[in-house]
Amino acid sequence: MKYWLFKSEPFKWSWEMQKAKGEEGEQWDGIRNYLARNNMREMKIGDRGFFYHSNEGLEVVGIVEVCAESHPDTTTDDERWDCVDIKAVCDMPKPVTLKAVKANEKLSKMSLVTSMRLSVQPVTEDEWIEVCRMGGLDGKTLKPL
DNA sequence: GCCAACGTTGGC
DNA sequence: GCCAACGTTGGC
Repeated sequence: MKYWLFKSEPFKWSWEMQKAKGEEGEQWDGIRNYLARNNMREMKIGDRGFFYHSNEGLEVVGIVEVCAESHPDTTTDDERWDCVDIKAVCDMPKPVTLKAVKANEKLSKMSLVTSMRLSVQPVTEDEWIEVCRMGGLDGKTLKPL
């Protein structure tokens, strides 16, 4: 299983809106960046990701799961752009702020720090476990600590 | 609201 | 295929 991070501006698409979609999930559309798209093309059903609020909040607020692999983005006729569907899995008991991530030596190589503007990022297993721990979750079972 | 970082576009 | 101009993102 691989791990990812999805960024969204809460006033465009918030964690609350994502959760309201429930099991059905929602396509992660609107991505117009090749690197981000390529990351999505690598995703498999069951991969997990962080849901991060940018601009407002600046924190990881929840855990999502990929529920449909890469397919054409229905919001554009441009065939270059694909996207996956994701569904909400659970809240982060304690949201993990960008500040906290930056302050953590173990996360100094995380894309969130090094590639700040990339909207869909890969996360290593070590980073996944560490961020979950900071947020009060067991990264393997996703049960509260 | 500002501005730095960085991705994309388009002329050559 | 290079690179300057431009647009967008996102932290502050």
